Amino acid sequence: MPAPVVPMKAVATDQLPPDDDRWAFEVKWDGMRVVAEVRAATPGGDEGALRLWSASGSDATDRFPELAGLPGAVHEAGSVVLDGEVVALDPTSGRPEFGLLQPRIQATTPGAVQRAAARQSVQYIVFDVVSVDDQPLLDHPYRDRRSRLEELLEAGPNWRVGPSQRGDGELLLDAVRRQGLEGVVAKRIDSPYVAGSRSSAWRKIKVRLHQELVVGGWLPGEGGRVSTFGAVLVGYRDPPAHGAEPAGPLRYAGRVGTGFRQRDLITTLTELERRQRPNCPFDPPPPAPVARLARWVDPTLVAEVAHAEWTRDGVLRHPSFLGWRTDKDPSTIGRTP
DNA sequence: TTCCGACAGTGGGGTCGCAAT
DNA sequence: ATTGCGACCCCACTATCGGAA
Repeated sequence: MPAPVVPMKAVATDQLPPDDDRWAFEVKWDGMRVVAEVRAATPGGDEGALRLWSASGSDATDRFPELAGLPGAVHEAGSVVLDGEVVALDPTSGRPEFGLLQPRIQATTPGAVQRAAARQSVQYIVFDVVSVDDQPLLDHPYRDRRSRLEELLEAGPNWRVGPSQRGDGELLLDAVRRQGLEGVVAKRIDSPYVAGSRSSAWRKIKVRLHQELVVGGWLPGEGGRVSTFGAVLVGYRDPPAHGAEPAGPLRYAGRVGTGFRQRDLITTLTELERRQRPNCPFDPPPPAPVARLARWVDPTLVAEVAHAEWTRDGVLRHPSFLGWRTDKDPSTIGRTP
C-alpha cells in the first residue's frame, strides 16, 4: 500500500524571511519525518486504524508502538492524513536527539523495536494536515490547514501539535540557539501544500557551528573524485597535560568531504601531497576502517568547518568545508564549543 | 537574460543485521 | 567471536540543465 502523500520539503537558507505577518515560524525538530494515515476511533466501539510512513515511502507503523492511540485523539473527522516529525527526547536535557532515535529506525525485527522502545520512547510532533475525510487539503493555505489541525487533534502522551507563531522569527531563532535545538522553519501562511516538492514557501534556517580544525590525513575519492580526494581527516589540539606547552595531543574529530568546489579539490590535493608523512598524527588514531584507508600528513593545514554539533563520540555531525585559515597557527587549534 | 527547482553525484555520522572471516 | 559491508535513517554541498519569471 503506497503512502498517501510525499512530504513537502523546505529549502535551506541562512537568513530569516522578513518578519511580517505573511510568515509563520516553527521549531525545526531533529528526528524522522513521518506521515500518519489515521482512521479515527468512534464512541461506538470502532477502534480506528493507523498507518505510518517514512519520507521515502516505507511503512513505519510497527516502529512506533507508542503512537497506537492516535486514532482515539482525532475528533470531528472520520479520517485524516497528518504530517510531522517523530523525535526522541533526551531525558536529561529534554531536547530531541537523533542518536536516541536511531536504534528504532534501524531495527528490522519486532524484538529489536521492543527493546529500543523499552529504553527510549518517542514523541510525534504534528505540524500539518493534508487530508480530512478523504478530501485533500493541499490547496488550502497553511493558515487554514493549521487551524484545522488544532481543532481535530487532541494532544496525548506521545503526540501533540507543534507550536507555530506568526512573525517574530528572530525571537524564535534566538530561543532555539540558546536551547541547542536544530533550527527554525519559516512557512508562508498563504502557501499550499505542494506534495513531494522542495518549495521556497517553506524555508529552514539551521543553527550551524563553526570550528577551526587541523588536517592530519585524507581519504581517496570515488567516482568523479578518484583523481583528487574524498575527505580530509581533521582534529584539534587537546590542552597539554601540564604547563604551558602550546600543543597537546592531536584528537581526531571526523572526516570532512563536502563543501569543496572543483578548484578547491585540485589545489588542496597539492597541499596534502606536499605534507605527506608515513605515520598517523592523531592520538589516538581514528577508527580502524578510516585509518586503514587513510594517507597521513603533517598537521599544518588549518580548515574552517561548519557543522551541526559534536556527536557523543566526539566527532562532527554534518560537517562541511568552508575555507582555509592560513592566518592560524596549527599548534593552537583547540575545540571551541 | 536571469533565476529557480529538480536531479545526480559526491561526501558525512550512526545503527542494525547478515555474510564472510 | 569478530569484521566487513550494505541498507536505511538523518543530512551538506556542488554542478548541471531545462523551464519559468
